[in-house]
Amino acid sequence: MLKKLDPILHSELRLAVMSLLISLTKAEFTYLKEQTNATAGNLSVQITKLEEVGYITVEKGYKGKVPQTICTISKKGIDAFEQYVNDLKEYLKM
Amino acid sequence: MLKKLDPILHSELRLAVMSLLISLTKAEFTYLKEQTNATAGNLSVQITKLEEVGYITVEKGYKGKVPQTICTISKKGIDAFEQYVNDLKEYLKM
DNA sequence: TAAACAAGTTTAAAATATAAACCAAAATAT
DNA sequence: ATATTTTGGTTTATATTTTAAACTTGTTTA
Repeated sequence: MLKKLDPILHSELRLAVMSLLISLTKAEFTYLKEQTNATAGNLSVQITKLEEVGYITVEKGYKGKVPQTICTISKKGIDAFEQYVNDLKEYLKM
Repeated sequence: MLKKLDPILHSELRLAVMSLLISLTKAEFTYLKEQTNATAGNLSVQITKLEEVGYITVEKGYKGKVPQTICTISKKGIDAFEQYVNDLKEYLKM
């Protein structure tokens, strides 16, 4: 029987962010925005959701004088991503 | 760069239906309902969407005296499913 | 010092998913 | 015979989610 997919990860933009962070561990907001082609508003909302469930941590600081937001994937986030991949494999017949 | 995922397939219930139909080619409404644990209302709506975009065809008839709805996957549906799987692989790092 | 720009956040609108309520016909119980 | 329940769905109203437009705060440039 097909498992229920994690609704936090089953969202195109949040999955894209997590996919990037799986490889990089951490990335700036602006980099994620470039790579995903998302609007800043949409990205901001989705990053907040990922943070709320503990899949990433978010540090706000400064790079010189300009604000900088850095996102880092957590153990919980890595585990959730892997679980999601496994669950999806059954849907995709892999 | 990550490709945009087909929004028709990037829906848990529609993906589950398509996953079943990829293996079986055709299936009854009641069977799909059992296998997905969906409510009839939700399943009805999602089947209609899959039909509207031409990923499945829907035949309504009778099995003896009781109504029977049979869903059949189309070539377009098979192609779309395969494309979706390929696009997702990049998100999932496969 | 005014205008444009960068890095985000907040909010309101649009789209989507979901289930509750409904319908028609058949089977079952009274 | 006639209520009552069950089966196989559809329609519609609500809840949730996504998305982008509008806004904020501070910075650089003209």
